[in-house]
Order: sequence, then structure tokens, then C-alpha cells
Amino acid sequence: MTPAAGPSRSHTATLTDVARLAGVSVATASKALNGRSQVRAETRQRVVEAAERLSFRPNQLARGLLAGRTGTVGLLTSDLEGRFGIPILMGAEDAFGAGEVAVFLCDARGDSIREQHHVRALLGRRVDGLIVVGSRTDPRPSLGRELPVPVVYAYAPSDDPADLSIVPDNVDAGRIAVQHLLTCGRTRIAHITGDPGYLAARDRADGARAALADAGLALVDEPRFGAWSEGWGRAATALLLDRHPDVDAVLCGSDQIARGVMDVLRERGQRVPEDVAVMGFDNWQVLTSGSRPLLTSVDMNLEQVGRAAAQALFGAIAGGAPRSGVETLPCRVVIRGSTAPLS
Amino acid sequence: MTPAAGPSRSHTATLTDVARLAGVSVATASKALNGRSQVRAETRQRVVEAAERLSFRPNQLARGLLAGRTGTVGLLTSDLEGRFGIPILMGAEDAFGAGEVAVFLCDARGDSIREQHHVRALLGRRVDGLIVVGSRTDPRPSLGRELPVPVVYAYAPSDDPADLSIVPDNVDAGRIAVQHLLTCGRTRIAHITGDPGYLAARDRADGARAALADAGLALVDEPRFGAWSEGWGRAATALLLDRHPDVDAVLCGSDQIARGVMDVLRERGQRVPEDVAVMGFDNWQVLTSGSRPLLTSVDMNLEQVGRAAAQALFGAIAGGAPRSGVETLPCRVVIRGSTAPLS
DNA sequence: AAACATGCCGAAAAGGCTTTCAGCAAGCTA
DNA sequence: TAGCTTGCTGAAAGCCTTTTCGGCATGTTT
Repeated sequence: MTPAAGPSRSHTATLTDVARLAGVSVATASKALNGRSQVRAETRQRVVEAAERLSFRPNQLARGLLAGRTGTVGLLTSDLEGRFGIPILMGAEDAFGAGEVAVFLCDARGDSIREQHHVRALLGRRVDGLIVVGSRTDPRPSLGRELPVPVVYAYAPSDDPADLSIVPDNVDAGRIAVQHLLTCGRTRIAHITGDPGYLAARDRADGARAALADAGLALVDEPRFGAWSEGWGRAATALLLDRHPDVDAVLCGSDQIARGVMDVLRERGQRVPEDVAVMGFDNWQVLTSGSRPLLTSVDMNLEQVGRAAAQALFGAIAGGAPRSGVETLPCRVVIRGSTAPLS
Repeated sequence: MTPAAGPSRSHTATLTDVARLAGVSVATASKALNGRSQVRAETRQRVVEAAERLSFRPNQLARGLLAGRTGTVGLLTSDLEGRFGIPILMGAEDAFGAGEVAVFLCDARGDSIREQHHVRALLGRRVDGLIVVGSRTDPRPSLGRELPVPVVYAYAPSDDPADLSIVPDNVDAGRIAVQHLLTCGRTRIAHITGDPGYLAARDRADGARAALADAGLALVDEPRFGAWSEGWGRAATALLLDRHPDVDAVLCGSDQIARGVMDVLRERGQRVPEDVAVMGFDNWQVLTSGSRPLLTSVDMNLEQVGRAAAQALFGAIAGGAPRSGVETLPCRVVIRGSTAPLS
């Protein structure tokens, strides 16, 4: 057998082949394989066996062409390397994969020209719907209302309220984080967070302030906005301790920041969590599980965001009542060693 | 306009519509839009305008049905959450996206049943080829030789030498890492690495030993295998310093381990890099850029692995000479603050 | 003016599948 | 036995595009 002439070259079995082998017409073969009722059991059996023998796989292209539905969706992401897109993508893939939907993955790399290109290509392939995953929770431009298929935005909401967007509830995230710290008996809580240009940073700070206000308290100092990095966590902590040595909890805008904060606390002789409790956001395993002690963090349930987006899209494709607006999903606190009740 | 009856419902334009609007036959319309030469310039112009007006997008399903090629490939990954799959996926998506190929993403979650299911589904959709991305460099079971489309394995090689696999060269990675440390004038080099069940750990250790042997040196102590975690890095470093306080470099099997190593070195009063140089593997940004000093690391060029796999698959689809066996791609040292010449 | 080449265009088939509808045989009732 | 219902099966149309090939109107040559 020559290298190029394996079974690879043998014409893939088609329904006609199956029908011929089973001694029936293609129509009957089709009905037999699809569980239609107008086929005698014995005939169906023959067809099924023939299909088996030829390892027949119905051509989804032909099927999609006929049905007008392809059973495919496009997943448009702006940054794959960012860590937020992945869990969402997993959740969506999971929700679809359970059914019989296949996912086209496209990375626009944050470039709207590329994005437009991908949208056109996906429409050419007649996807049944689109999920758009952003890298930040700040609103992003809508793909427009003129698309021939439903679209769901995940993580980054569309700026058009007529679109449906699924996002984590960052305000509530800030609130539950503070509530956890209050539950631990902390009252002198500082907030060190990232780039104020990010809505997520502002939302979380707002939620944190609101929860404190509900308890008749306030943040120690204003929230310190900076960068989403360990370095900023370290720098801000040094400043914080100089001005407020009596702080008993630091809520950090990200796990990276929290790592920097914990490093400096340790260097300054503050024990975590005995003297100062520390919390992060994102629940990024590589960071939370490597720190000493393990880091308590707020998980944004991104996988669930992905799943919810997939389900919403599914519903829209099936023709359910169209939803719109920004729907938020709750976050959850994952408690580890860096927070504990004051003893 | 009722909510359900937007332009969404308006029948997507088809070539017939374009032809009718332009006052030509579908055959002519097709030729005009595809740059075939047997069309008068003026006629072509009319057709193009009509297509524009109707925002016509040729149906790729029909096209694929006819051509026998769909311009799609399946990307089968075993673990999306693992950090190795993503860059490979990005590289592949990039290499394909440049052309006109769309990528079906499937996550098998490490389950071979799921994997089989996905393969069948993808074949049903008549993908032109398959890329299989593993989560470890240990060989994995082949998908088999009987598939009707070419397959390329990335990161995790197939156990069938008849298949083509693209993997990073971990042995060489260990070698170049040690060479860098030698260049920095280090001679008492220890190796703390991860789970010995991983081929990557053993390969890197082998490469490191080989490079040292070439220089007439040997590792300080045997490589310390353990886990891919900061915690192990800390524990192993404590042991190491007790037995070999004169060590002047630690080569770590991953960036996580390296972070743990650096933490304990600092605690024990060893300066990095003045007293002890530290290197990691993987060049994982979140870890390398958060440490003090910034961490030198070996980058496995995973994006390039993905690109190379995509290109190989592309070649195989186009019918080029079939390649087979395991092809390795070189890694590269990314020098940062944690390694420096002895002064 | 006849014969020919040339340039454009359109009818039709193909690709694989599903669905509709007509046809046919067998079994039943009157 | 004629007429009817039931139960299966198959022919054919349709989904959308590309490609082949025949045909028609020019323009060109002798």
C-alpha cells in the first residue's frame, strides 16, 4: 500500500452506499437511521448494520444545508492569553458539547478589524449563533442589531442595551468580600486594587464601600488604585502600613496584588491571618495555592458565566423569548488560610 | 416591528437573489463573484453591487459540500485549564486564521471516551484535518491510522511513530538552561524539579546533567523530584541549603517551584542573584514578572509549537509529502534579574 | 458574403441529505 | 369479489453553490 493510498483515500461512505448495501432506497435508509417511524423493524436493522459496516457518518454539511441550522456557534474572544477568557470558553464548550453543537473558536486579539473579519467568516459558515467574550467587564461596542443570528455577550457587556450580556456581579463581589472580613471580626479594612481604568476595580471598590457603610464603618483610607501586579501590592502595602499600622484586613483587587501584599506584611512582621487578614479576587489557583498561608479569594464563577451564555444562546436559537440587557451572576468567596476570625 | 421579526427573520440572501437582482443567471453571478474570467467587466460590476446591496455571503456549507473540502479543522485538547494548551491553541488559531480556515474547538477533559466522541462528531462535520493537543509531553495513544483526514499531535506526541508529532525539546531546554548558568560563572548548580512521573521533568534533568557533564561538572546532589508547586520549591530549598550551603545556582523545574525556591533563599539570607542564581521553566508571565528579582526562565515556545502543528497539518491537507515521527522545536532562555554573572 | 474564432452568458448536473407524496401490497370489511 | 384501510417503500424535489458545456451574438478573416 502506497503511503498516499490508505483507507484515507477511499471515498467516505455516503448514504447512497449504505442504501445500496442494505438493498433499500436512500429515503428509506435515511428514515431508518433517523428513527422515523415508517420503517419496518427488520428493514431498519438491515440499514443500521450496513451503516455500521461502512462506518457511515452522515454529512453534517448536507444536513445543515437542508435544515437551515448547522448546529455550530461561533465563539469570539478578544484575548485568549488573558486568564478570563479561558474559563468562560470552557463553560460554554461544556454546555454546548453536552448537546450536539460544535464551537468555532476565533481570537480577534483585541482588534476590531479582525473581529469584523471573523464575524463575516462565521456568518458565511452559517453558524446558528455567536458568543462574544471580552477581556474586561467594561462595556464594549455592540456587534450591531443587523446580524442574522442571535448574539450573547459574556464577561464584557455590549454597550447596546438591546443585546443580552452575561457578566459577573463585581459590585456584589466587593460586598461579599467585605462581609466575609466583617464576619471574621475585622473592622479596620483597607482596599488595595488595580488600574482604576477598569470598571471591575471601581465596581469592587463600590461594593466594598457599600458593605462597610451598611455596617456603619468605612475603609481605612481611600481605596488605593494602581496596577494589577504583585509589585503594586508590595508598594501599596508599604505605604499603607506607614500610615495605618493598625489595619487588620486588606482586601486586594486581585490575587496578584494579594501576593505582593502578603509578602510585605510578612517582611514587616505582621502575621497573616492573625494580625492582618488578606483576600484576593479571581481565585487564580496558581496564586492562591502557592502562598503562605493559602489565599482566600473571590471566585467570579467564570465557568458558569460561560455556561449561562451558552444556555442563553441556545434558548435564543431555539426561538425562545428574546432576553436583553445585562444579566449578572453572583460570585462566591473561597475561604482559605489567609482569613480567619480574630481570636 | 415585533421583537421576533427583525431582519433576523428575513431570509439570508442567496446567490439566486443576487443573480435575480443583477439580472443574470446564478452561474454568471457565481463566476462574477469568484473572479472567473468569462464575465464582462460591466456585468461583474452589476453582480458585485447586487451582492453588496444584499450583503450576500456565500454559503460555505454548500461550497464545502461541492468541493469536498470544508476549510475547517478540529482542535482536540485534553485540558483547556492547563496552561500549556492555550498558547498552542493560540499559535494554531493564528496560523490558520491568517488563511481561510476555521477551527472547531473540542475539550475532551482528559477522557478518552469524550475524545472519541468528539473525533466522530468532527469527522461528521467533514473537517479537513485534526490537531491533537496534549497536556503533558509524555506520549499519548494514537487516534489510529484509519482516520480519513490527516492528524498532527502537538505537545503530547502520539505513541505511534507513523503519526506526526510536534513537541518542544525539553532535553535541549535543560541543556541551554545550564549553559546559561555556566555562562554566569556558576559551578555549584542544584536542580529542584517536579513530579518524576512527567517525562518533561526527566528530560530537563537529563539535559541539565548532559550540559554539566560536557563542562566536566556535575549537579550538586541528585535532582530533587517532587511536585510542580511553590510548596515543594520551599521545602526542597530548605533541605538543599542544609546539605549544600555553598550552592550558587538553582535550576528549577517550573516557575512555580522557582518562586518557592526564591522565597526560602531570601528568608535564609541568600541574595538572588548575587549569592544564588535561580531559573525556572515555562516562562509563565504571572510568576516571572511578580517575583523579586524578576525570574529568568526557559520559554518552551509553545505558540510556535501550535503554529508549526498548524502548518504541518496544512501541508498534509494540501497533499504534501507526509511527515511522521516526533519533531522537536527548540526552547529559549529569557534572561531576567534572577540570574547574573558572578562579579 | 461565408466561414470562422472569440467572448459572454445560461441551463443543468453534481454534491449528500431529508422530506413529501404517491404507489403498492397485504389484510380487512361488506 | 370489490372496495377499503394500513403499513412500507421509493421517486423526486429541494437546500446552495460551482463547474461544465452548449449556444448565441459579435467581430474577424478570406
